Amino acid sequence: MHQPKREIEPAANAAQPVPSFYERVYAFVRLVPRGSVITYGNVALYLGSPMAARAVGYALNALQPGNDVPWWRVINAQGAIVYKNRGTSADLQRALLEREAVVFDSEGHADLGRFRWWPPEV
DNA sequence: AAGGTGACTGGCG
DNA sequence: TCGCCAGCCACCT
Repeated sequence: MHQPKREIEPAANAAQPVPSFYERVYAFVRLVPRGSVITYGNVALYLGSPMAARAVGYALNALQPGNDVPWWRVINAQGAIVYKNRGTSADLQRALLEREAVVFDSEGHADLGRFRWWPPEV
């Protein structure tokens, strides 16, 4: 009516700022249980933007060391760890997953049918 | 404010 | 099967 747009703009000192796409990615990834994996595409799907898989990877790339997000549980749709432009973090990712009993075959693929996690139904 | 970038994907040759 | 391409998105200059 008199207010065409009701922006949810957090005050500078707001206790709960509006979560950005990044924050929503992190919040979702925190739900993935130990020993399971999820794909970039699935994260995007559950965030309401099925085509934003790329942006999910972008978000994980922005994580700072010391975060509490289990980023290593996110792999690609082929069940493989993405090595492109990542230095040694990709090797670390594989090590962390194997430590959680996730198995990779000789071609570096994990069996999604076996390790993929799906969020509980609403 | 428009264009560039990238831890993605699915389709096609 | 494998590699290449264009499409798609959120962020950053």
